[in-house]
Amino acid sequence: MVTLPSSHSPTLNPLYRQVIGLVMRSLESGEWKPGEVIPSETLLAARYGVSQGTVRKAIDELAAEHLLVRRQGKGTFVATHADPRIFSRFLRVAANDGDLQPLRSEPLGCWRVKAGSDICHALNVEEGASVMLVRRVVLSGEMPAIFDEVYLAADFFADLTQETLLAGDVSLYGLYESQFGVRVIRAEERVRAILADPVSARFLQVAEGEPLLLVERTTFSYSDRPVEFRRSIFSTRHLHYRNELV
Amino acid sequence: MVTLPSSHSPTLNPLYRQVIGLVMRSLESGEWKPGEVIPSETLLAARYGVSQGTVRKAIDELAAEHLLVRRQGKGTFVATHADPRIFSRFLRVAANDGDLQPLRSEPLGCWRVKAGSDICHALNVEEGASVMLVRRVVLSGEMPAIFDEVYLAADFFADLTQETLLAGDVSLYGLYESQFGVRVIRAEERVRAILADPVSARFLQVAEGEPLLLVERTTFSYSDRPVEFRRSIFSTRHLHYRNELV
DNA sequence: CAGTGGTCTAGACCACCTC
DNA sequence: AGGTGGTCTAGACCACTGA
Repeated sequence: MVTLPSSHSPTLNPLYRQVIGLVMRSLESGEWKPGEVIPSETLLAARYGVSQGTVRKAIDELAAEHLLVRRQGKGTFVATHADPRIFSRFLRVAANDGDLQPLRSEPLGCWRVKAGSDICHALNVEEGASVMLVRRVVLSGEMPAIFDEVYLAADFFADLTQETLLAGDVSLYGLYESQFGVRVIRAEERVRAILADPVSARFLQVAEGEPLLLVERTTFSYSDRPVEFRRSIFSTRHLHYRNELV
Repeated sequence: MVTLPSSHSPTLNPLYRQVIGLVMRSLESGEWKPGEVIPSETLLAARYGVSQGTVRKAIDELAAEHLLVRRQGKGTFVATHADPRIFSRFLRVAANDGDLQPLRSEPLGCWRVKAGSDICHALNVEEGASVMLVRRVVLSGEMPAIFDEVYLAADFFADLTQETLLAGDVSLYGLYESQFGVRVIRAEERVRAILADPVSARFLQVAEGEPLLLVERTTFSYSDRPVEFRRSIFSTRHLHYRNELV
């Protein structure tokens, strides 16, 4: 470890915080990839020159943030969006009557476009930069349920094509991981009420002027790097946006 | 402790889980009230017959759920809605331009009413039971921002009056604690888009037919006991509903 | 069976707060 | 000075997994 354990040195940062930093570095660098096991607590303790209990506390925090997943008897794993539990944590849509029909993604297109200033700002790229735009409809059963416009920083996702999207799942984040090596860890959402314009009305098969929910989401990877800006629009006739406060 | 520590007995529940249960019981019974200090870790360890480290782990979990708050050098406290940090955790409204004007609550009335079946179901009272209904407008600066209808189980809140509400804060939860001994710990929200009807249009000073956000919230106390059902309606012209996903 | 995470303990020292 | 929570360690044993 960088800092001496206890006797001297006024412990600028707790040891376990430093361990968290080192583990994060290995996650960011791709030394341990999504879905893989990381070394055991004993090994990490030896590697970092701290006690096993200190490593445990560090991993506890990272597991609480859902960056790692512990599995007793097997080891500690890097969280992955291939895991359906993580998918459902990022899906805030629920059916009004309780049972959500299975969702299926239907990509409508994928283009390289010049982004507006709001999107450039959200993605932290310079004004007027070109970005990838993906449009899709999410079907619930056979009915169109959600109309999505997804913007991605072009330097990371330049070779994204509609074919790639067709192969992918409802969640795009598994795709980002497997095809582009980008791991989504966090998102911010802003929800508003709007009236259906001609475009969204057509894709959602609702009347113009119908009230719709607009969910704007900015998605982040490690080090708060923005990955995606997304506008999702849906009618709340059959669905709603759910949230838990604690 | 009920279960023997380790050598025999196949440890049905971990000790620290049992400690969590015991601490929760003291919270529910009101032995330790919101804002008060609870006994030190050392004292609790002696009281429960476990090591200080085990008490620490139990308190760690309860602090993570925001039921307790630790303050180094001072002690561990029962969380309270008098604390503004907790208030902001339960307020998901933010200004579109970033700075939210100070909020002020203006109660419109307080009645005892027969609740519809949806509200009875949410509050877990029998069909047709009478409940308290509070109507209020929340002002942001000088403008009406949010129109609220709050339903409360009448057996707990029977002697609620408009005068009591006038004395209270923007957050009703501090009032529930201090006046009715009910501590809110959790809420579920369902968000939908609607069109302004005559009533909400008048209170929010918007045109009829304007798209509005409807936030339905069910609030719970200890043991998942429902406390409150609330409908909040606001225009997203200047405000939005914010959320963080992790 | 060996290896992993999960629990529990005991003891040391640090950092902060109050008197 | 004496109390509180915060960090760190070392060691023991339990519970689960897979070869």
